[in-house]
Amino acid sequence: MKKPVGEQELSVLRYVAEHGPATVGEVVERFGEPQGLARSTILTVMERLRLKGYLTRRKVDGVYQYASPVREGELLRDVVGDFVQRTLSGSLSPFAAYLSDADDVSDKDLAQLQDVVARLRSKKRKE
Amino acid sequence: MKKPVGEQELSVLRYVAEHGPATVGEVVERFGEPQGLARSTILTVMERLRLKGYLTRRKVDGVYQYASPVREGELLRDVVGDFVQRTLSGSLSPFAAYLSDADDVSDKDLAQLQDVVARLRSKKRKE
DNA sequence: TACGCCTGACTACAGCCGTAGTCAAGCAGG
DNA sequence: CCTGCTTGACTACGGCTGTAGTCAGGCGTA
Repeated sequence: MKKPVGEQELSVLRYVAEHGPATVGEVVERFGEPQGLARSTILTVMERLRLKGYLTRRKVDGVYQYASPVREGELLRDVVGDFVQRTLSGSLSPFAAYLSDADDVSDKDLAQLQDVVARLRSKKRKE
Repeated sequence: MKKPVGEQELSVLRYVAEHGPATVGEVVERFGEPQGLARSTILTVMERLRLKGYLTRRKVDGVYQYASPVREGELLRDVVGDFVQRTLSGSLSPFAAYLSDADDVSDKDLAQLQDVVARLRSKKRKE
């Protein structure tokens, strides 16, 4: 996650990372058009993502298949890491403050957080 | 946190939120110059923040005192909320994934997280 | 072969952000 | 009164992002 990625760019990148290799046409049809985006817009965005190194492509049957080298999970993890570093200067307390006030944390997310906190804690103890 | 705030803008906003009401001159001296930023840059940024509603100002002794209506803590909390909503579509699992791989979580942050998770959990039970 | 559609490259343009110069007004000191 | 420093308003400009139009080439079908 070196070069910055815009918000819309990230949406497209997420879509491609999630829905396997896809042609521009497919992304347009299943992602762009539902959002009212022109084909050329998707094309431009995907090319920019490729130039930034977030997408690769391969010609298959005369058409390019675009793919993300990383899966969506890793992608988002990196995005979060970036955000924490750049925006929060590495501090997690704003995140804790947010959670503290959030009233719509799903059970699943909460369980996941609890789990990861517990794991970090036990790892800490070992060191 | 309606209008978008750039990264540098946020730094300045944080500075002002943290270091009480301040004049442009003060911010330049104590924040801008250390970063090699020109006075006019700070001035422009602060004015933009004011236009976006993130700073207010009041003329005191012929000079404007700029202040943030919210404290830094709330500010960052809102920034996180915005990020979670806009970028992660409200899902927290990327955060969990990030935490899971982070190897530099401070004891303090970890304790804070554990605390907030525990609190959310008990709140959940009551509902 | 000619027409039309899909695909991709190139070009464009407005808005936002980072950065800064310039200009004018006010105040303080010589 | 003139000069210089501080302050604030305005202007500028390049880069990134969101959005899209246009053009040209390939392929299929009438």
